[in-house]
Amino acid sequence: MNVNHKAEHTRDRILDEAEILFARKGYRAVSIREIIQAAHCNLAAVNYHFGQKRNLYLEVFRSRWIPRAKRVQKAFRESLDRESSPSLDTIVRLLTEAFIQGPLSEEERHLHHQLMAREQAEPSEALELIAREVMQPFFKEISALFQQALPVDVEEGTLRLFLLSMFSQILYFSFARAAVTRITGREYDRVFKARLSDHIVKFSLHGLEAVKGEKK
Amino acid sequence: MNVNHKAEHTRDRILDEAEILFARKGYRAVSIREIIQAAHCNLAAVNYHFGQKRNLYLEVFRSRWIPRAKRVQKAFRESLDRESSPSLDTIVRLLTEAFIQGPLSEEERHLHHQLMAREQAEPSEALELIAREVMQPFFKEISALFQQALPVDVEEGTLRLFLLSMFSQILYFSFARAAVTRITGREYDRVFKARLSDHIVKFSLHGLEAVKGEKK
DNA sequence: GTCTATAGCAGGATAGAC
DNA sequence: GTCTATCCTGCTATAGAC
Repeated sequence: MNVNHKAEHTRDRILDEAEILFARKGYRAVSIREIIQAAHCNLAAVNYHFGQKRNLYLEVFRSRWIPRAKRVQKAFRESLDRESSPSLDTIVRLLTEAFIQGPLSEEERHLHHQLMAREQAEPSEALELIAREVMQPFFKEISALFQQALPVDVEEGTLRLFLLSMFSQILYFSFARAAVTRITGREYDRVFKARLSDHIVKFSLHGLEAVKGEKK
Repeated sequence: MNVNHKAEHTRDRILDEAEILFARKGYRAVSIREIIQAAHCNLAAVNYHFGQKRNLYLEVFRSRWIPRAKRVQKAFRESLDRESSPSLDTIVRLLTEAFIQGPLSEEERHLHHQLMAREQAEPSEALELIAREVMQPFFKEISALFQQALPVDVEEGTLRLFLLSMFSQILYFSFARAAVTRITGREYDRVFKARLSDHIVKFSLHGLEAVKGEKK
């Protein structure tokens, strides 16, 4: 994946390659041997740096996944700051764009969402970690943002469900590419991805109308 | 899981327990030894009946997953037939209800969606199978149904994306329970599940407005 | 900090008795 | 059709040289 392996430390190469493999195949399906082969280092190096396989997995989340998630959040905040007085529509659009275009490269984003989907489907200590450090604070923040921008007072639970529906689409169209391609007959090229982004924004914006209709 | 193990044949018990375990932990994470322990039979029985582990996995989809999916579809069709001239709203509602209430028991549905989510996240021959036998025909069918009921001519691709957005929510709220609970603070009790169903229908119905706005 | 070598165990699969 | 016993591969983890 990374061209200049020699420049990095072994520890970093292991983390990079481990993340790619864990995302693609899941924790159990990836052997340490597979990782060290990709990272061009020795079997013992993993145990030297991380003690055991499980810690390597958690460290991937601590030192790779969480910082990346924070970059996405930051990009969203910055794009929002550029608007003078953002409408609800703008908030939804910028939020979607941060997550499906945003600051990440195509591969990074796919990897990121794959890991996320895996942890949500089969929660482990890693979900514990990212829920506490990333998801809960961010949901709190954007939930407040929506409350502020909404013309009516909406019950917090209703708003949360709306946000989850938004994210479920973002996540789904990212992790279930193969199935989406089968159903739509479309490859994930530039044109289709733009269309997807557009679709999610539109669908969510209309969904927001349902929320507005539910006053507290 | 099943109370009356003795009544079934070993082959069936293996399939039942294998499905539960594959859904919960994924193919690789489940050992044959684990399955036979749950099925109260011998190690060699698996290889006798299915040749190898991989075939057992595929057979779970062939003889358990696909028939179950068809039961859900059938339930949807029957509930639709009970309506004299179903509106779009009714179609969306019945579709959602078939998938998140429908004919399956709570455990069965969870299991079903977990397996589905796993295959969509990490496609194998099993996705090949269920795409061909279940997903594609069903999408074709309901797509035609929507086209018929829509007041305007909508482009097929737009409609497919709408349907995928609907299903992404159904799937997400089913497989990502732990994360949803963390974000909403709600357990999946009777009240919350009714609310979820209601939410998905409302959200999707509003999303449908976005589709209507996009004439061909 | 990185390596080789190896312990120790769990996994899939098979042979052959009943 | 179901069992016990066993093979063999591939895994995690560690010991100890450099």
